[in-house]
Amino acid sequence: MNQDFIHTYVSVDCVVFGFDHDNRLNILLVHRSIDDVPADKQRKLPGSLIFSNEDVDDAAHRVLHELTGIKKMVLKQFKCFADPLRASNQSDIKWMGTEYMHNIDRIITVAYLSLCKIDQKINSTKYETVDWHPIDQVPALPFDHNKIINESLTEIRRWIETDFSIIFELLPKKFTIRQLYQLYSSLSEKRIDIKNFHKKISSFSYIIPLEEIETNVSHRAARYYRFDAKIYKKNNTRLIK
Amino acid sequence: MNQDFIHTYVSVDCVVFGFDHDNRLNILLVHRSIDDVPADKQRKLPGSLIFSNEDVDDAAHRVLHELTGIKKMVLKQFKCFADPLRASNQSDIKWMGTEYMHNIDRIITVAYLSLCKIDQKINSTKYETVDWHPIDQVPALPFDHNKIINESLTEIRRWIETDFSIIFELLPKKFTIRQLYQLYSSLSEKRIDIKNFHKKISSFSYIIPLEEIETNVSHRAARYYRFDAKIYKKNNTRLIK
DNA sequence: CCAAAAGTGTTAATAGTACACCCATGC
DNA sequence: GCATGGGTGTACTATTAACACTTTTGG
Repeated sequence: MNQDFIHTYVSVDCVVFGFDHDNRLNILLVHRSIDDVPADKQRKLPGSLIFSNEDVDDAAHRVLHELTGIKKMVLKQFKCFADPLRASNQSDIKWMGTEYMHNIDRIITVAYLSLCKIDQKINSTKYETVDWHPIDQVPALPFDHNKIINESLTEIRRWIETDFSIIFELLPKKFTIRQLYQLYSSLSEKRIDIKNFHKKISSFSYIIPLEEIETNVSHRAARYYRFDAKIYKKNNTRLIK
Repeated sequence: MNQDFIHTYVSVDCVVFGFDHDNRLNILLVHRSIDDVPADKQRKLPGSLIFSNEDVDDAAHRVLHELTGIKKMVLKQFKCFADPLRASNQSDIKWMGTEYMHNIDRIITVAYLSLCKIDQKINSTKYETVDWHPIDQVPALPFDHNKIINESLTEIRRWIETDFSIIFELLPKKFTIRQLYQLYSSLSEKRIDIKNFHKKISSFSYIIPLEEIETNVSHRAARYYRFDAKIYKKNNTRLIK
C-alpha cells in the first residue's frame, strides 16, 4: 500500500463566453468573498467541487444552472488542470477553508467551455455578482484561472472550426450577417472579405432570411436572419472546407 | 463543512496507437493479474494512479515510459472520465485492492492519446505482457476502458485534422506514399483518389524523397520518403484546407 | 503477356478572391 | 450630396476531382 498516491478533491470550472455589442468576446466572472482582499479583485471563474455521486458533466451543468438560471446550456469539457501547485497560494487556501473545508492541500479541476447569448438575462441562484468581462480586460484571478481562460480561447477557436454551428449560441436569435461576420472574425484566424462572406452565408440553406430589417441605422438597413439547426444537421456544411 | 464532496483518487490511462503492416490501427494493452479471471480476459489500458506531487501530464509520461521504455512520446490529454459507477464492478474493486489499496470507492481517470511506430521495440519496465490489439478486435476490458478507447478514436481523427504532421509518428521513418495514404484513409472520413494524393503529397516541401526504393515487390517499386519536421513547422501546410 | 501499382499529365468542375457597381438611409 | 454599409454580379485564380496514359516489376 503506497501512501504516496494522490487523494484529493475535484472541481469543475466553467469559462462562459458571450459576444457583446462592441464585437468583443466576454466571459462571465463571479464574486469571491474574502474579507481582506479589495473588492475589485475578488473575481473568479464560476465553479464548484463535485459531489461524491456526481459525474463531471453533471457538475458543470449544475454550476452553469446555478450561475445563469439557464437549464440546457451548450457545454464542452476541454481540459483537466492538475498542477500540484495550482492551489497553493495562501489566499486561495484561506478561501477554500471558508467556502468548503480546511486542510485542502491540493485540488484538481476539470475546465469547461460554455456559450451564452450576452443579452440573455442572468438569474443566478448562487452568486450575488455575476458579470461580463471583455476577454482582454480580465483581472488577475485566483488559482490558475487566468491560465484556464487563456487555454479556453484556443479551445473555442478549435471548436468553431470543427462545428461552425455553435457560433449561433453566441448570437441573438435574429442577427445580421455583419454581426455573424464580426463574431467569426474574432474567433478565427481566417480573414475573409465581408462581401464574399455575405454571399457564402446567404447561400446556405440553414440561414433563413427574415422579413424584418434593421431600423435607425444611418445606412441601408441590413436584413435579419435566423439559424435553422435542423436543416444544418441534415447538410452539415463547413464554412470553409 | 459539506461531507458530500468527492474525495478521491485520480488516475491516468493511455491509449497508445500503432499502425500495423496490414493497414490496421492497433492499440497497446497490458496484462492485469487477478487469479480467478481467465488469462485471456486479463487485459487493460496501461495506466496508474497519479502521485501526490505529480501533474497529470507527468503521470502520463511516466506511464508511457514504464510501458514502452520510450522517453519522449507524443501525447495528448483528451478527456476526464468520472462516471460515479465507472469503478463499481466487483472484480475491478478487487483488483484495485491488490494493486493499490482497499476501500477505493470511486476513481476518476484522465485519458491520454499517444502514438507509436509499431515496429519500435517495446521495453516495458513495469508490465510483463504488453501487446498490440487491432482496434476492431479489442476484448472486453475492465472499468470503462472500452468506452475510453471508442472515444479516443474520434479524438485521434480530430487530431489528424488539426495537425496533419502527427500522422508521421505512426509511420516508419522511411515510408512509401501508399503507406501514408492507407494510414490517412483509415483515420479520415475524407476519400481521396490515390493518384491525386500522391501528386499532392510529393509536392510538399517537407516530404523528402529518398534514393531508396522498395525491393521484391511484384510491381513497379515505390520510392521511400521521409518527413522533415523542421520544414513542416515553417510552412505548416494543411493536407486539405 | 498480364496484373498491379508507381508516377505523370490533362482537363473539367468547384471554390475562393478581388473588386466594381448600384441601393438605402441618416445627417 | 456624402458617408456608410447592404447586397449582387462578374471575372480571375487556385484547388480539387476524375481519369487517361506510360513505367516498372514479378510471375
